[in-house]
Amino acid sequence: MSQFWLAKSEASVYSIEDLKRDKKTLWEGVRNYQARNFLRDEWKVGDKVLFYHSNSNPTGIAGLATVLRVGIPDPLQFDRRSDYFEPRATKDAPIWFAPEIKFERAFAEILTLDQIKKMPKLKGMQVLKRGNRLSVQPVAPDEFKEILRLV
DNA sequence: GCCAACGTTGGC
DNA sequence: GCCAACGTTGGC
Repeated sequence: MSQFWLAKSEASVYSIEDLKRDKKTLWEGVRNYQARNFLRDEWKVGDKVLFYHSNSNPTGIAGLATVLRVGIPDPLQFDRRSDYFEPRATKDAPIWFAPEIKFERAFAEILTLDQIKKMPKLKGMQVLKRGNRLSVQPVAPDEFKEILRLV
């Protein structure tokens, strides 16, 4: 039974269109422990990932991806020149992880934050919670179903 | 650009 | 371990 997630990306940095072009990508650069724990411990091959555009116009859910591969250490933590370099990490004891996801679909129109707020069935979504900055969030099966119904 | 929320860092 | 200072996220 696959699980459902929402993952945020700034559209100007990496958008659903970029994923469409690349077909697949490593979900790298996550540097928050709570989000890391989801990526490392909870994401399973076959899980569905709602691709959320943050800091964009409009902001909202832009498409859908599937988890292809898990347990991959984020390569950027070993790259001295990267902003995401992690001096404490070693190959034997990586700290950050980057699952590989594959493009599934880009929604014809972004399901905007405003629209999400208006849907009674989506009221409980974490992404609506005030001050929530977590870039990887679990999504309930009912919420996922409702979102796919709307796009 | 502002600012609320909140995670991280580091002095003690 | 506490907590103030600081940095980052992200909606607006």
